[in-house]
Amino acid sequence: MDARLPKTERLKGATAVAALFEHGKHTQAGCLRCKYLPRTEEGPSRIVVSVPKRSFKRAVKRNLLKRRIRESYRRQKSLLSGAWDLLIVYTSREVLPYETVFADMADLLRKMERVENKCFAENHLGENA
RNA sequence: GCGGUAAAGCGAUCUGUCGCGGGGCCUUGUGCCCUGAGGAAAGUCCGCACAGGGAAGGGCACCCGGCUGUGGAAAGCACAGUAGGGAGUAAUCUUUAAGCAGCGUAACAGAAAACAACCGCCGGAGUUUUUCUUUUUUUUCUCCGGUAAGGGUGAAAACGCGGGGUAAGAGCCCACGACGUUGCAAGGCGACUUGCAGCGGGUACGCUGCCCGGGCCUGCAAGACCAAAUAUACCGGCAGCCAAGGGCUGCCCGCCUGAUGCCGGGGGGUAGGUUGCGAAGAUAAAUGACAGAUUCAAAAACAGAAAGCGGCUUACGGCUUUACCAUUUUU
RNA sequence: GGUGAGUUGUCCGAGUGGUUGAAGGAGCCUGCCUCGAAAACAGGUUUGCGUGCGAGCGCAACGGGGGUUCGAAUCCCUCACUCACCG
Repeated sequence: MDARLPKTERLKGATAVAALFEHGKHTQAGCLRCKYLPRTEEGPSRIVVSVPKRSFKRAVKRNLLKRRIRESYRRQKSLLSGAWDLLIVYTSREVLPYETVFADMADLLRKMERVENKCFAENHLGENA
C-alpha cells in the first residue's frame, strides 16, 4: 500500500484552487467538508487542506488540525479510486482529536467513492440505451 | 519549618514503525546519509543594516529625546549610581528629573489665584451721639493713611514655631528648624553629598525662544532579473492600388502620404518563474501520527520561523540554583 | 508580511484638560389634534450597583488596565477588538 504524500500530490496555484471552488462537487462527513473535481491531466490525486482563520485565531491550532487531516488522508487515500482534485475544509469550531478526524475522513472518502461509482454506472446505462 | 523579595537558568529526553521540508551522494533506488521552530518565533512599540526614490551633498524649517557615568551603530536601550515622591514591618519595588529669558492658564468656590486690602485691626481729620456746657473718653458714619496677625473657601492662600518689637502689624529683629542660591573647604570621573560663611523670600502646570544629541522619504508586497497568451508604439517586406481624407498650393495637373489584410522583427509589460533568502529556509507554505520507557502521577503552559539583526512590551503550567528579608521552633 | 485610521447612550455621531453624564439628529414614550390614524407642534427619554414605601439620593461607567495632573472622554504607556490600503 502506498501511504506516502509527496509534493506532487498537493494542489497548488491560485487559478486551480479558484476553479475547484467554482465548479467542484460538494460532499460532507462529520467535521469535514469536501469539494472535488476529476483531474484533467495525467497524474495522481491532488489535495488542498484548509482550516479557517475565522474558527481558530492561533496559528498553532490551525497547523495542528491541518497535520491531522493530512495524516488521515495519507493513511486512507487508497479508499479512493481514480484521479481527483480535492479541497478539504475543517468545519468544526473545536480542536477534535486525531481519532475523530481519522474516522470522519474514512466516512468522507467512502461516501464520495459510492456517489461517484453510481454516477459512472448511470452514465454507462445511458450510453447502452 | 513557613512566607516573601531579587537575580540567573530549564521550557523534556530516549527507542521503534509510518510520514513531511531542505541539502548531499551515487550503484537513479521510490534508495542511503546529514539537517529542520521560540523564549517569547507574538504585538509591531523603538532603533539599525539593506534596498529603492531625489543629480547629489550641505544648511534652514519641522519632529523626537533631555539628572550623572560607562557600554553601544543607534534606540521610548542596558548596567551602575544621584536627588525628590509613593507602596511595604523589612529585603525590595515603582515613578519623576537640566539651565536662562519671555508669555500664558489656574474651572467651581472664595475678599483675593499672583504688583492680593473685601471684612477685620490700628492711626489721623471731619461728622454724629452720650453729658447742663467745654475738654478727654465712648458710639455712628465718611474721607485719608498704615497693616498680611484672624476670616465659612479651595488641589494650592504668600516659610514653620517661640520670643522681642509696635499705634496695629510684618524675617522688622533674634534663637532653632526647613527651602533656594553664591562662595570656600573636603569626598566623588560626574550628577551630587557633607561642613562653614554670606545672601534671599509667592505655588503649580503649560507654551515660545536659546543649549546639547539624533533624524531626508518609503519600505522585502522594498528592489533586481527572465518572460507565455492577448492587444500593441515603432520598423521592414508583400498584397491592396478602386479610393475617402490630408500636404506641396488660391485652382488644375503631377508627386508624396494613406483605410485594410498577411508575414517577420521589436520595446515596454501581465499571468507565471528566478532572485533578494541565510549552517531551518518554504512559496497555499515542512517537525506529525501511533506504541513504549524515564523522573510520585500527568508531557501538560504560552505558543509556530516567511528577509536579517539589537532592544522594549505582552502571554506562560511546572520547576531548579544563589543571595537577602520577616517570622516561628529547637540547640 | 508591511503601512495607516478608529472604538462615546438603542442607532448615527459632536466634544482635544474644568458647572460634560456627555451637544445635535434618528428611534421610543406622553400630551395636543382626530371618528380613528399620520404629519406638524409641545414635553420627556443612558446604563448598572447600593439605599429608600416612594419622589428621589449616592457611587461607578466614554473598549479594558495603568500613569501624569488638584482634576482625564481629552495627554502618555500598554492590552483587546474593528476597518482601510500596499502584489
